[in-house]
Amino acid sequence: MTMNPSRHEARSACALANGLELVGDRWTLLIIRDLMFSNRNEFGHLLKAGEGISTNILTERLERLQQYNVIKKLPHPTHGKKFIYELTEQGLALAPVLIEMVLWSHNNLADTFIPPSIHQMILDDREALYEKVRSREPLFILDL
Amino acid sequence: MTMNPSRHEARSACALANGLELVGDRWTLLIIRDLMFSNRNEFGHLLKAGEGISTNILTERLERLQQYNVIKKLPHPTHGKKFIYELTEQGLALAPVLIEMVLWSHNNLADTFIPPSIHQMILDDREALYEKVRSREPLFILDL
DNA sequence: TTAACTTACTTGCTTTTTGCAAGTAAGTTT
DNA sequence: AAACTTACTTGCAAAAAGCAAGTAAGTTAA
Repeated sequence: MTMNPSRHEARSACALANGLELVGDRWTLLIIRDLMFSNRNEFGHLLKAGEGISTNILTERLERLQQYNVIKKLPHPTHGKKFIYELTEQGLALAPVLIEMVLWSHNNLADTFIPPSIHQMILDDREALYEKVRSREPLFILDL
Repeated sequence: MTMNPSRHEARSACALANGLELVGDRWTLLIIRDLMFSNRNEFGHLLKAGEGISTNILTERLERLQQYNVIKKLPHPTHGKKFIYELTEQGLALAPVLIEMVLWSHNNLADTFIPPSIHQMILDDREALYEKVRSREPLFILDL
């Protein structure tokens, strides 16, 4: 089921404009990156991802991503106070957007980095990468 | 030549994070959309694109896009007070990002619209679309 | 040739969003 | 049972966005 719970009344029906209602800020795609490509899937993991997001902003973004049905918030299996965040099918479908943006940045911006294993996979076998994403297999594992 | 004149010191070397320094707001990709897919290439055209951008915001975004070498600002051939904005090679290279975002929005958000001719071209012959973009041929012409 | 209009801004201000730091209730760990 | 952790909430300051009016320089119309 599609939806777009906008911050405010949509000003335009343009597909791009509507998409930017959701992802047109600095943090949203970074959260999706972590959920999609790594084993970061808890609030604390996302908080410590390295870019310095604030707790109130993370809370707000996670809430909006749920409202857009891009992620799901699940109880932690063994820890009563923690939650697990997981991309929905809709969320997983953002993979090509992230991959293209990552590639553009790598090719066009200075001082920028892609983990070599991911870069190699993007170049060699894009479909295999998408398959890993679809099966929710982290592309790289972090010591969390 | 690559560059990333950040709003502030980059917090992370992540390719995605660096890219979002440039496009992680609501207006930047909409400006690029107009320059890439339509014959809107003047300040006034971009101002009236339909989403309600303010003049100070448009001015600021155009300036940043030039600093990032994504667009060029050229004197108007016949009108001494107007300028023509044009995507650079780097700017044109954002086409796959826009196309993937447009597709995702179309498939996953309600009340959203892609011009049918563009949608058809995306589905039928993505490479032909990219070729038109590279040769700076507007995908649709507006009565400006 | 001059008045009126257009263009791409700039300015000053208000509103909104972001971000900081501290606090909180509920669960976990020691 | 005390101390700590977790995911927030809160109050406030700073930054960004946005509004509306103004501006200098070029164009158009009379």
